[in-house]
Amino acid sequence: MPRVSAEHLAVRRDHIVAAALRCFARDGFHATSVRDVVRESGLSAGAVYSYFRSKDDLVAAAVEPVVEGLLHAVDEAVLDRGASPGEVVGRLLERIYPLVVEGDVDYTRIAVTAWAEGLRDPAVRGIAQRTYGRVRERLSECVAHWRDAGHLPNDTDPEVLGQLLFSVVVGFVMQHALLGDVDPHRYAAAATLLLPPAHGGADR
Amino acid sequence: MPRVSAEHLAVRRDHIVAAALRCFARDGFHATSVRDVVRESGLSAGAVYSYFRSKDDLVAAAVEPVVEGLLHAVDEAVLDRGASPGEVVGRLLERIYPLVVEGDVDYTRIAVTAWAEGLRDPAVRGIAQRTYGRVRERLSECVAHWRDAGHLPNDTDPEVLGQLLFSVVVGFVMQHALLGDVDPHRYAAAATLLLPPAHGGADR
Amino acid sequence: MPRVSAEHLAVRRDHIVAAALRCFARDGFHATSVRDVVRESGLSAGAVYSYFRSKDDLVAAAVEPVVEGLLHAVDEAVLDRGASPGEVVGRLLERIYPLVVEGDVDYTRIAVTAWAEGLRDPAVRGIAQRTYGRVRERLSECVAHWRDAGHLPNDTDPEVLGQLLFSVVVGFVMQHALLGDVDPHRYAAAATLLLPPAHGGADR
Amino acid sequence: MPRVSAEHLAVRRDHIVAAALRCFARDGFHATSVRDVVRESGLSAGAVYSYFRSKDDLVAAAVEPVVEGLLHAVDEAVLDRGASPGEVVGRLLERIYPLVVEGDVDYTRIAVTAWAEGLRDPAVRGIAQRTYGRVRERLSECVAHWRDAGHLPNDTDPEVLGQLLFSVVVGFVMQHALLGDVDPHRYAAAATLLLPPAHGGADR
DNA sequence: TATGAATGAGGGTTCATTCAT
DNA sequence: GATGAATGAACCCTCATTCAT
Repeated sequence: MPRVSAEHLAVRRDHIVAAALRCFARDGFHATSVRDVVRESGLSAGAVYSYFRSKDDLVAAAVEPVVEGLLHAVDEAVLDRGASPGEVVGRLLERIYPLVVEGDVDYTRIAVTAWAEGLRDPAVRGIAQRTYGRVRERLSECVAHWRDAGHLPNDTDPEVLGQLLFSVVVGFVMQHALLGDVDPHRYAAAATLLLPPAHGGADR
Repeated sequence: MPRVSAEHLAVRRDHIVAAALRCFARDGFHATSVRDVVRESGLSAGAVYSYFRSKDDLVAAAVEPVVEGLLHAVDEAVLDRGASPGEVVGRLLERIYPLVVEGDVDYTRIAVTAWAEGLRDPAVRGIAQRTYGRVRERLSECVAHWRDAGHLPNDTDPEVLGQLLFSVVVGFVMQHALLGDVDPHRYAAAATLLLPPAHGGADR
Repeated sequence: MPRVSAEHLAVRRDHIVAAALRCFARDGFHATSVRDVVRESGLSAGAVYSYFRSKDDLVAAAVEPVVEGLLHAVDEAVLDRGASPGEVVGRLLERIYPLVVEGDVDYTRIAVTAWAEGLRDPAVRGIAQRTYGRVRERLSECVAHWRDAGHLPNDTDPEVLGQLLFSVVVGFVMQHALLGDVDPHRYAAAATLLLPPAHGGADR
Repeated sequence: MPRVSAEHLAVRRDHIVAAALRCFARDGFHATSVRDVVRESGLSAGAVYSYFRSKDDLVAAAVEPVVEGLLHAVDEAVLDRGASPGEVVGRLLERIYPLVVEGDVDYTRIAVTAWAEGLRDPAVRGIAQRTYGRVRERLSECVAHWRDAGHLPNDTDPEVLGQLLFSVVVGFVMQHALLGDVDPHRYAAAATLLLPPAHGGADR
């Protein structure tokens, strides 16, 4: 089937990534064998290896869209500069939730496996550090604006609060994946109430 | 009548678990082979298998004390009923941090691997659900008290806020293990400020 | 009526063989994959397989010109019927050396790989047996002439001496390929001294 | 079957090496899979890998006794200092032949595969260079003695003649392995006649 | 009893070869 | 006709686990 279009190649690649994501979400990276992905994709081992140099490559390729999705979501959530940090986090959660559970793949499970993988695999850890670092930066900036708008004390530390707000997202992902009993909308609504406007505050 | 005392057996078992924890914190569950644990423990494969039926058993045994430690810490942190939920979480963080990084094992790494393992191993997931469920209950109770003390609106949902407060702990663990740049004391201090007492007192 | 001329086909074929020889000399037959040859030739897998039914075929095709070169060289070296067998071998060595190391391919390396391949591949073994058998025959004939000229005892066994003289060539090839420290000209000069004319001998 | 004696371990190791030698002599190193050796040994893959770290290790272990045997043989053949170099080579051939074809393994086939392997594998090449280098040294020394005894011209170059005499051995091995038609005793007898004593004695 | 040699299924990966395009 | 994507058997090696000693 040679001399196929570049589009066909991209489609095939995505097909394999999708199959891998199903496997990874089901069993995690380590407990998923390349054979499993091969079976799930309906292709052959050789075909998979012609698109990805190694299992690690496949893992990285599977992780990438997930983190990209998160980055994109946070960029959008942060656009409304007047919103409180809690509102931003709430919006972020609402925004990622459909992405996260859409279709047959629960991306929160992918994320949790990726965290564990990041403990050992420097490449995965690098992706995580870069991406999550950027998400926290956005949230910190948000906190800084909120402080500058007079809703937070002047000595507020945006960096730590960014970490704390990021934890709200991380905790949602972990609880959704592992405990499975978090209602996304109630959770997001609660997050929205964090760091509310100062009562007599500046935002009026 | 056993040749060796029950105490001796328990010591041996703990010795193996300790060796396993060192390996697991270093490499994660999957990348740690039973052989690694055998080597680390200085015992023989047969010895390890006489204390644990399988690797999964060993994993579960290693996970248990970690989550038990958390449970214990939350029980203590929650004792002061007058404290705000944020203060409870802050105290919880301060309390678990020494446990968490004490000695040669970083328990936040164990926790992250355990989460991933819980995605597929029902035993590990069971432990996680039970323990983390109880931690969240304590936090929810704390929220309920705080609400009943007039610091939160009457329609406050303690369950969701418990999940959110739990996220603050989860997020700390994950960021410490994977990103490695969270200052535990600043983070705990920031957490303390969550859900502050209502200014004039009750929710009027 | 073919689309491309037979000559064009032959050129293509030689092009592939040349590429294969470069790979084989570098890595040996087994460690060279068909893919390597495809890459080296700049053609496609299909193209290579349209000229050679299998990798074994390609190996045989690559071996053939090498041994043919040897056969040709011995035919020339043997022309001077008055020369001693040692002189013939010396001339043979001088003659094959430029062929052997000329260009980018060290044919002694090909030869050594081919010997090993001949242990299991009947086609290669056949080529080796036929060609080397003929080389030995020539050398044996040479010995017989030398004996008949009175330089060797009448009970001299030309066959065994042919094997022995052939060994001088084989040993040169092996030492050049594997040990890499034989000076071809000194070696050839030494070979020339083998089986010298009888002192008061018949050839005067 | 643990806690076995060191002797048992050595026996097992030798058993595996013997099985490997049978496979290697039959098919060469590359065409022999570890599976083949496992099958031939009657053990399991894991067992083989508990004695040898890798296939390369097994190859090295199989090559070692062969080259050791050659070294030992040359040391013995060289003992009689009054013998001509040809006699030494003849004796060397007679001495290695039984070793070489004894039992079910034709070691000349192992040697030829090892040569080919040495082209790529530096470890094997190292063994070859060291061993064959020493064999050639012995033969060169022999030539030097012979020259000093007056049987060769004073300007004789022992090094090159050592290479040439070594070729007689190499050529025998190659012809025996690949062409299979060399009579060892006739060949050795012919080798004995090389570099005969000067007729009237010394070179006066 | 405690040992650690042995097992063999399964791990990730590469290969010669084919055939739809 | 030439291409190169696809195949799937086989590659080397590691693993959790067992059981003869």
